Amino acid sequence: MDEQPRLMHSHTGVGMAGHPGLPQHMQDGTGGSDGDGRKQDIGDILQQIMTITDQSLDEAQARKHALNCHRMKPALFNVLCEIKEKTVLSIRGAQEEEPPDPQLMRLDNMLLAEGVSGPEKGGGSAAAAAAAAASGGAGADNSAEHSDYRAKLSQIRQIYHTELEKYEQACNEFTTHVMNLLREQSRTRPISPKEIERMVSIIHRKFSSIQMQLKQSTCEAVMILRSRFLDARRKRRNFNKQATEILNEYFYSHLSNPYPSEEAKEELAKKCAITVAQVHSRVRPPRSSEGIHAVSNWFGNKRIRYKKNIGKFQEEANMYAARTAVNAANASSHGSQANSPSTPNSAGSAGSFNMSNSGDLFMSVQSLNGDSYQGAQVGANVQSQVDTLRHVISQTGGYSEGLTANQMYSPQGINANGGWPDAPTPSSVTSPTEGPGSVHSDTSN
DNA sequence: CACGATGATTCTGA
DNA sequence: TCAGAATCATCGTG
Repeated sequence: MDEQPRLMHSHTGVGMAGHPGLPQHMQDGTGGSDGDGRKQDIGDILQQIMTITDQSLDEAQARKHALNCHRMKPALFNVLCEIKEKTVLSIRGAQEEEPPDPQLMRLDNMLLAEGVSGPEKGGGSAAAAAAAAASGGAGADNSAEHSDYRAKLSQIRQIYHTELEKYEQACNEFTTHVMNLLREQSRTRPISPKEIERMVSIIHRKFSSIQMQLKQSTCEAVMILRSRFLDARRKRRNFNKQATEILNEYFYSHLSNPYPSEEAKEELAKKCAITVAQVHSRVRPPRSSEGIHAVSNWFGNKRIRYKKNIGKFQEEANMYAARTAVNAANASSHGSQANSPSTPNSAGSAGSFNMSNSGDLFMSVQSLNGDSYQGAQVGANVQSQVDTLRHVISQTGGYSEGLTANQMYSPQGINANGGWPDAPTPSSVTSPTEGPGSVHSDTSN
């Protein structure tokens, strides 16, 4: 401010009162005692004010210049600066505190997490993908929902960014404008750079509070969108037919121990395209792979319902057992790995114990699946095996009786009263002999 | 709309 | 922590 050695007002008659056109008696406060005269004075003053207002810009500039060039200006300006600095310091000391607004931080975090404010593509699609993935069920039917969600999210995102940009632009413009004004004014009144700085920060604060409103409403919009989406997600969705078949085939081909290992579940989930699934589940390991939970749910339900009403599932059991056998037979007749992708059979690779609900014949068919079947001479009588198999299965009355009749294939110790082993250790059932991912390897016999 | 099927959730016991 | 059991809530069908 020292570089502004000019003064706005050169003498004690500061401001309006110092206007040269003002009547002198108003300046010295001895304006007489009669009311009429005073009214007249006021009228004069108003007139003067109007005159000033009407003055042309050039005239004002000239007047300003004259004042600036007054010989007393530098001294008085310095005094003014000193006084002001003291005042400003005290004010600034009181206002300097600027703790980061927790609410703003929360909003920022949320917008970032939802992919609204993050990097252009990644965040949004990631969040959308996660949400879509969480919508559960098998793939295609929720893709529309998914894209809808994505579209709306990106719409919100776009609006948000547009508005944000507008705000920032307006903020910058306004800041520039104010700074110019202040610089201009600093010729006639003491304005320190710090004061300008402070003013700028005040402006930014004001604008950021506006921004916060924008962020808040954006958050609300996202929340509404999300909750709608999640509501949809929470709705139960039946697995598609193929997924059910895959699960059923696994179930019936592992009837003695329908407890798929984690790996098997993962494999099944993958095959069934249950990439996601339900947020909550009966089994909730710390790992992700939500599809596993859905598979666990399915097997849990299936075991119970099967057990409760074996008769009802008899036909289904027969069908799947037969299908498994046919698949196995086909595989054997082709002597290669070509086989139904929907035969998550099991015990095969090890040729071990899991093929349960049938008798020896089933086992023999089973052996076709095994690694050792290659040399087996079975291709020719596949059909008869299947027929016999059907018969045997139908006689077993489901896994419980089948199990008792089939203990030689069930080293896990299936009990005879219709239950699976008392304390089956699911992973130990399939894993030791099959190893991770065995479902597939078996299937592809 | 009723009803069975079915996926998910909750509770309980081992 | 997992499985069984009961239950809830939704879906699909007639």
